[in-house]
Amino acid sequence: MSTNSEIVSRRNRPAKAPLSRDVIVSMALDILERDGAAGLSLRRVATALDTGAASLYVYLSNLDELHALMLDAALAAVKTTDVRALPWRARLKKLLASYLQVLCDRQGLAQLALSTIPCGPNTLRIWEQLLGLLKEGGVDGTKAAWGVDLLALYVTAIAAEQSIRQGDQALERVRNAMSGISAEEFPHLFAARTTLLSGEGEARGAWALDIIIEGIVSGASPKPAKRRR
Amino acid sequence: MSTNSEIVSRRNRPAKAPLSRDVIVSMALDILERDGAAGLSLRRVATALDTGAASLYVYLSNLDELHALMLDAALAAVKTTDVRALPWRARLKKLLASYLQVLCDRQGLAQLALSTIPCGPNTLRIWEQLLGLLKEGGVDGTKAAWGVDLLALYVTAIAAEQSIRQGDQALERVRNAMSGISAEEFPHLFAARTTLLSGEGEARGAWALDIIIEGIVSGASPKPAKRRR
DNA sequence: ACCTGAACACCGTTCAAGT
DNA sequence: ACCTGAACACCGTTCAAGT
Repeated sequence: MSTNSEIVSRRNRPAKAPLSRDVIVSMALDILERDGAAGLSLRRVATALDTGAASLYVYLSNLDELHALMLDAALAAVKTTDVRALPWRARLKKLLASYLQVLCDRQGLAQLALSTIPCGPNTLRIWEQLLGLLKEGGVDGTKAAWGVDLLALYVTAIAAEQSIRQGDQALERVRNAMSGISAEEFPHLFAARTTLLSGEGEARGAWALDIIIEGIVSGASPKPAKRRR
Repeated sequence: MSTNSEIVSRRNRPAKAPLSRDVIVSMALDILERDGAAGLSLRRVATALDTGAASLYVYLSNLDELHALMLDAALAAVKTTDVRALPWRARLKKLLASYLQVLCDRQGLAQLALSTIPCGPNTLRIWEQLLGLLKEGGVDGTKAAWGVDLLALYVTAIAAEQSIRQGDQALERVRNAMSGISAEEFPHLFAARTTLLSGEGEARGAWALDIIIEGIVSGASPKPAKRRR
């Protein structure tokens, strides 16, 4: 509850800002933004805070925990549109679009999200919203729980894929492999090669989200039995 | 085409097996299987091959390339059921189930798949199969290309999630966070907490795949226009 | 052409010692 | 309680030198 960010009322600040979880996390996010996932390390965060790496272990138990804290802190930017005027489906799409946006905006954040299961306050808030929106749409129980999991997983996955697609030399390899395929050996692949390579990340992501949402709402329930009638 | 695996007909083998891309990749997969993703490194692979890390750079340009080669080599185990007797949808599900199985079976492989876009022969073969099966189901063009992408992405994501869920202390954190939530602040989350935590990975994955397949087959096309009638 | 040792510039984490 | 320097056990990659 108390976020430990009490004001240091000392007149003569010790020139070095006092350490805290929050300071470490936000500095780490700054570094991630500037240098990407490859440039993030405990040592660099420590150096940027003008201290040694060992000092961070007072506030963190390890690097994984820092990752989880960073992710949750970044997810504070996800907008939970409370506009009751819009129908639930539109609000659900807006929420997921914002979620995706946040993960894509900060360089390297998507990569982080893949290797961590976040469970901080912001993550919980998003999950709660998703569950509520699905319930408004008549989905609850196991279906809603699994649906939220599926939606969150997919948003993370698509963000990560797009972050890999841009930048690295990985795409160049794919392009090479695709241009080298023969029409006889891989007829379908050959025919689809242009479409497969076309980016259009945004439209693609929206299309896929629509399909998943529609499937959760109108698709079959997970457990066939379990009816109580 | 020629896989460079010519037989060394020397009578006196040099006691040290000659290096080659294949030898390096299969040793790396062995190490991944035994020690997991955290235990895999170029240096360890080199040591296991009784040489120095520098020697590997004759066959690999960097670690990323090794990852891509490992992934594609592992995907050789994906079974492409050619049984024409089964309807296309059943074959599609079997193929995806096998894909998922392979990624889940080898410890750490799923993690690998997330950070690499594979484009080796086995990957191409799977893509070709997927495209063919979707076409049998009446899906082609942009919808099929994006569909294959979505299916492959999702299989990878669910495999990775399950590999994170088991083992690490991440799950323990989630469990803690979930048990600490208040029914007033997060009513939906509180009601769903048991279902959300329940593993049941297999059933969950199958359910989600069904939804995605159904959505691709019967859902809207990506580009609204482009009809030729 | 292929392999090697040594070096370079990094990592995360621990621990005794300081304040 | 908090911070620190130094150490430990690792990384990927490069490069001059060997065969």
